[in-house]
Parts: sequence; structure tokens; C-alpha cells
Amino acid sequence: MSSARSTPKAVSVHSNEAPRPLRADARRNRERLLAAADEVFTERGAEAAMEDIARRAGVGIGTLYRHFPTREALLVATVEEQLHALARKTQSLAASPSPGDAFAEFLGAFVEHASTYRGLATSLGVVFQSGTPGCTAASEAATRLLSLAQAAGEIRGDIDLDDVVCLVTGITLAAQQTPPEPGRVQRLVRAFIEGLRAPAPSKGARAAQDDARPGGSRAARASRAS
Amino acid sequence: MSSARSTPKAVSVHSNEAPRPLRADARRNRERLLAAADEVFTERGAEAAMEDIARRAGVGIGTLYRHFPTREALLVATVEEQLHALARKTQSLAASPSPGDAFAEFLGAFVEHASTYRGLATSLGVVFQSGTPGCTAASEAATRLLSLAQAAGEIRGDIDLDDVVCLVTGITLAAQQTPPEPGRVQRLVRAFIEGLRAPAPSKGARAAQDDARPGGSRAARASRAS
DNA sequence: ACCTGAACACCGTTCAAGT
DNA sequence: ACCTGAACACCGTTCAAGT
Repeated sequence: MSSARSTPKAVSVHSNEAPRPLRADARRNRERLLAAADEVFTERGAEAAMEDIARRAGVGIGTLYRHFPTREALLVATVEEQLHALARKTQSLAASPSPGDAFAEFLGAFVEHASTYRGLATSLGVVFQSGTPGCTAASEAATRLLSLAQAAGEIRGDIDLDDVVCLVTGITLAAQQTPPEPGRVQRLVRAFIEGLRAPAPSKGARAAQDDARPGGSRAARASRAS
Repeated sequence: MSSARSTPKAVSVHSNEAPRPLRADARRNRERLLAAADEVFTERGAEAAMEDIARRAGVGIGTLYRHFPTREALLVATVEEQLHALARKTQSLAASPSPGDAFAEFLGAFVEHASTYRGLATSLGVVFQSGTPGCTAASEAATRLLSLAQAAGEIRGDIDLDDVVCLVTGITLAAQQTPPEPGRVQRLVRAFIEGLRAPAPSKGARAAQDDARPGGSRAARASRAS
């Protein structure tokens, strides 16, 4: 239950339908493309050939590009509805008495979402920040749930939504890297959740000395030949 | 396993050098290709154009394919030395008095390895199972370290090496998905390590591990930690 | 035995022509 | 206004010809 919040957001209030009216045939083509994309992405993964999608939709390749100028755009549009569903689920989870458990369940749902198409996770970062209504809704709901869980002291505080997106991306990508061993995703999610639980139990000053070079050491490697 | 030769486990004992002698020019080309690949992969990521590598090496594209019939093969060969280094580091870590901390450090090193080229992590699963000496060495050392940490009760038992490879792949891929925020990798690694710690603590039992820590407001501390 | 690079195949994207 | 598909560009891979 989301009560009174009058946040001055001002952005991205547009419906799921066309922002401006499309001609009848164009509208039909758009929907055929979305349906075909969903099918083909499901069958062949998110890197399926664009022409396959156009063919499946029964339109020319040019029509596809007219409606969706990039593959990302098509992906985003195809995933919109699922994002809305994820947002709804997340919102309902926010009402849970145990925000920590709710967040855990959210993580699982998010991973499931990211797994709808093989290879979707690769673009998840981009897709999730594309600013469509579905993205915004899911993003806001997730942020809220995370804050609740952190405020309740059930999830560690040094984690932000971007980290979570990274986690989900990573778990999903990683699980797809290997032959589909079904238990693995759950195991990884569970392990991750345990890791996210607050407080981080300190068994000494471990992990404090993690070497922290983001870019470095190519010069050292480059000098190997001589 | 058709062991036409005598030694039963003889497979992986061969030097880093050529398995069979190469003509002088071929040998030189091979090394030029490896050096060029390292440079180009570093600059442009693991999906760099093969022709760029050939050009950088000063050889024809056909020569590249003669030596390395697939991109994976070239990647694997380029990464061999680093894998040996990782294996050595892992072996030395196995002597640590705290297998759990040692494993944590190994995870960090593994992630760093997987980050040497942008996009390497995508192929990490394949690369890591390619059966080269470096892979085998690193893989065996890692398995041993993991077993030690599990036997010591410091890492949860329901995790295998494939899971770890997945974790590393995931963390690395995920961190590359987002703009390079340097703290993120360490944060994710640390969170993951906490998750891997055994036993998976129940919410009530967790405090027991936190033995002599004074100051009970853990959530408050966690929320501002960086 | 090895090298070379033109040739082939494939795929994403554009755009002039059509309705 | 929208659709079409031939054309273009790019890149990975092969192979006949050269040394």
C-alpha cells in the first residue's frame, strides 16, 4: 500500500501506448514486431538476428528499424510489460513485515526477469536505465524496498541500487555461462543474500586489505617479453 | 581418453612452449601475435577485431588463423601466463593459517584476473575449462583452497568450483556493465564472501559469531561504512 | 611448411523508390 | 506517412596461390 507521497518528479509520465498516434498499419506492424521479437528473443536469445524478427513479423527489415532504431530499443520495448509486472510485485513486497525477506524475494524475481531471454542480462544495465515507464516504476519500487530493508537493519547499508542491478546481472550472466544446472541460480542468490545481510560479521580485519586497483598493471604485464 | 601413450595421467604435462617444433619464422609470428593480441585486447577488449591483431603483429590474417583457429584459442593462449601466476598465488595461499581469509583473497585475485581485458569474463567459463596447463594448474589450486576452507568450516559446503567461477564471472561482468565506479568490485566481492562464509547464519544465531564486539548498533555503523 | 590477402559469407543498417 | 528490400559496410573465416 503506497500512501501519500507527493514527490516532485516531473519526468516520464507517458502511457504505455503510442506517444503520438500511429497510422493503422504502422500500429499493427509495431505490435507484430513486438510479438515476433518476444518469440525470437525467447528462442534464440537477445542477440538474435534482426532480420529473423522482421521476417517472423512479416515486415521488411526497414520497417523494423523505423520503429526500433536500435536493438536495445526493441529489447526495451519488448520487456516493458515484464518490468511493470516486476514493479507491481516489488511494490507489494514492500508491505511485507520482514523487509529483509521481502528483499530476498525481490532479488529472486529480478533474476528471473533478467533471465527471460538468454543474453538479456548483458544489456540489463542499459535496459534498466532506459527511462521507460516500466523501468522507472521498477526502479523506484526497488529503491524503496531496499531502503526499507536497510532501515530495518536487515540489509547492509553500504549497498545501493546500482550494486543490486550489478548483482542480478552478474548472477544471471554467470549462471548462463555454465550448462543449465538448475540449482545454481538459487544457490548463488541465496549466498548473495546472506552476504547482503547486515551486519557484516567481522572475523578480524579481513578483506580490509583487498588490493584496489581498478585499471592497473598492464605495464607490468607488458614488460614480460623482455 | 584414448591413452595411446604410457602415462595414465600424462595429459597436462607439457611446457608453455610449442608442443612440436615450429619453423623459426612461424615461432616468431606466433609470439608477435600473442604480444599484439595482449595489446589489442587490453585496448579494445576481448572482442577486438582479429584483423587489428594481425595488422598489429605485422602478419596476414591467414597467419593468425593458422596459429589460433578461433578467437577463444587466441584468448586462451594470451591468458596462459596470467593463469599460471594465479595458480602460483593460489598455491601459496593454501598455506595460510586462515583458509577462509585465503579464499577471500583468492576471490579478489581471480576477479582481477578476469578483468584484465574488458569482456574476458564473458568467456571465462570456456577459457577456464580449456584444459591448458595454466587452466589446469589454476583450477586444481583453486579446488584445493576451496576444500581447505570448507573443511575448516569457514566457507559453506554447498558451493563448488563451478559456482566460484560463476561468482567471479558474475562480479566481473556486472561491474563492467556500469560506469567504472572503482569501489564497486570490492564491495561486491566482500558481500559475496560474507555470503559464502559458513555456516549460513540464521538471523538469531548470527550475533553469536560476533563475539566480543562492543557497541550494539551495527546497523548504524554499517549504514555509513564505505 | 608456412605466409599472404583476395574472396566469400554473414549480418547490421541505410536509403531511394514505391504505395 | 509508412513500407520495402536492394545496397552498403563491416567483420570473421577460408583457401588458392605464392615463397
